[in-house]
Amino acid sequence: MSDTGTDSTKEISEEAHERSDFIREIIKEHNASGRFDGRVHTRFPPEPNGYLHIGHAKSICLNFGIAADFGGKTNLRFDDTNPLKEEREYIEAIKRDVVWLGFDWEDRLYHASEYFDQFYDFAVQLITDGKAYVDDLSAEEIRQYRGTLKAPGKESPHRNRSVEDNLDLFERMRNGEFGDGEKVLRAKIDMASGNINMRDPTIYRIKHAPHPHIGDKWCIYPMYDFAHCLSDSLERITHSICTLEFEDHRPLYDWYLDQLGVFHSQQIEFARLELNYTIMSKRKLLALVKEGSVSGWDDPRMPTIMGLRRRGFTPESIRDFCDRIGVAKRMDSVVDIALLEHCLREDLNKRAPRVMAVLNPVKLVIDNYPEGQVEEFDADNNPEDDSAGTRKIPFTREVYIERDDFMEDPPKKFFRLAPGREVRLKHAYYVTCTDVVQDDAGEIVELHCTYDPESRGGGTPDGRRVKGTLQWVSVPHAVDAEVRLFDRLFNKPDPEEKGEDFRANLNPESLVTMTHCKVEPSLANAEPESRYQFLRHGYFCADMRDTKPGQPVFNRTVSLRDTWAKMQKK
RNA sequence: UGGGGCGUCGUCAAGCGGUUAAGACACGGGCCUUUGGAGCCUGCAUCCCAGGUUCGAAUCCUGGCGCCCCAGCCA
Repeated sequence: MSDTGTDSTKEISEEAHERSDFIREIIKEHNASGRFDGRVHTRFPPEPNGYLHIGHAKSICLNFGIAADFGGKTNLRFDDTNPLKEEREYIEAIKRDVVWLGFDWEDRLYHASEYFDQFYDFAVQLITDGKAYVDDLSAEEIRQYRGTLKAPGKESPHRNRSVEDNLDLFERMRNGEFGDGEKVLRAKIDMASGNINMRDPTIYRIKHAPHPHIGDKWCIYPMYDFAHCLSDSLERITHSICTLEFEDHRPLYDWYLDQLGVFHSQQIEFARLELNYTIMSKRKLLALVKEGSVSGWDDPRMPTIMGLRRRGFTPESIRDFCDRIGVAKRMDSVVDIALLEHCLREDLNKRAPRVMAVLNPVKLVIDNYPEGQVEEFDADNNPEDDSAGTRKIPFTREVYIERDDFMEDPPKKFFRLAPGREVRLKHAYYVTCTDVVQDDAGEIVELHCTYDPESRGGGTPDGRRVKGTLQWVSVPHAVDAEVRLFDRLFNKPDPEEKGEDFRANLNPESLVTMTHCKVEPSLANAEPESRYQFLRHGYFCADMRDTKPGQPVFNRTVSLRDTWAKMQKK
């Protein structure tokens, strides 16, 4: 087998992997036609009203990734036009998540709220041009006047106020002369449009509320459609990438920019990410938090960036996942979470140091091993990476092994320990089970075996093979640990299948806490967020909040693929 | 005839008139293995339907069918 083959193969495949999707195609066309003079400038525009989730990661990777591909730039812009829903706390959390994911907006951090003066002027311009008017109708009346999906709306009685009156009224709105909801500024477009967004959409509404970013300077706030296109324009964004629900808003996006005669960004819509076995709606995730179904936004079962991080995901694996799912316009597509898990395992396999941990211990006594003797074995830290080196692990007469690794009456394909059966203790010796000690209830309390001194290091001169290899931890050296086994949050691919309430499909076994697990001594002071592969179990991450020196707490990030478990299911 | 969008393997997704219809995940078979991990080999779609254009169509045209989004002073 050639050791040099892998590297060159990898280089070739990485070069061959040139992303192509309909958005990049559009950009190439723009570059060819010179529409933006070859410039590519994107933005990631979160509203600071909640935490980022894996769906946002797709958008972040797309926006930053496209800019990087075309030698362009990406802005981070907070779309903070609704002070009632937004909080400062979210701003910092979002920034932290974007950085953690590995992206850099450099000096281009913006807030839509910092453009409010300019937005106001643009609104005045619209009024002056006779393209916007102040309406006195109530929210309810406006809704009624809007018509329905199939029937056209009707014009507001205030639609044809004079420019002077509109200007005066709008200024008075700004000055706080009216209460919330008393008046709005509306665009004068077409109440009969088939596109409801064009039926005289609201531009400004009155909200006597301080803004988390700019304080109490304003009591009128612009709507998304007005603010977003103009923010893009002011920042000279070339490609304004958003999700499919905004496709219907594009005519309005274009209308504002055209009427105002300002720089015209191109809005492009793509399908947001949906994943099976989870939910992505901020509102529903919030419900899980509030109802105590999870411990918080950073619960390791949450699809939030902070949840994934705490679970032990690497930013690299998330970026890889976002690359692999592609970008398209099929709104009802659902990505298999198995792909996310695959990306994770692939990344962790290459970099996570291997350690031995016994989650559900049973004591194994090696009767012919000298009492009080301690041997140290060299263990490779990562068979996938020689540079990871080795470490010493202590071995003694008594070790813990996994309870599941012994069966008194094993089925045919069980390769592990059983009476009279010989297995290898990883890195150490071959042992043969000689006795089983049970308590009155029949519970196994201790196993006995003999070892073969010739098999030191895990192989024998006679070359005989054993079918099973078990991980173990020396009893006197074992460190107690708490281990949290996480599984999918929901037990159905679609938690809302046939209109069911997602709460009904929560997986009751999504968290199983194991205490008194035994881990090797090197893990006693595991650094928060450090990741490991627990041999034969899976990938684990020291909990960033709860792990303490000498009292480690580990989260299972993802289990190893388990073909044995798969065979058992058959 | 409200408006908009989408229909290619179980899933995501390439394909842009001539390809054996990419690739990945999942799944199946085998090899290998001091992790039943990893790795390696291998199997796995004729493109929503029906007509039409063409020497030739997943790709073009026509007509159906299906699914999704939109009636916040939310984003």
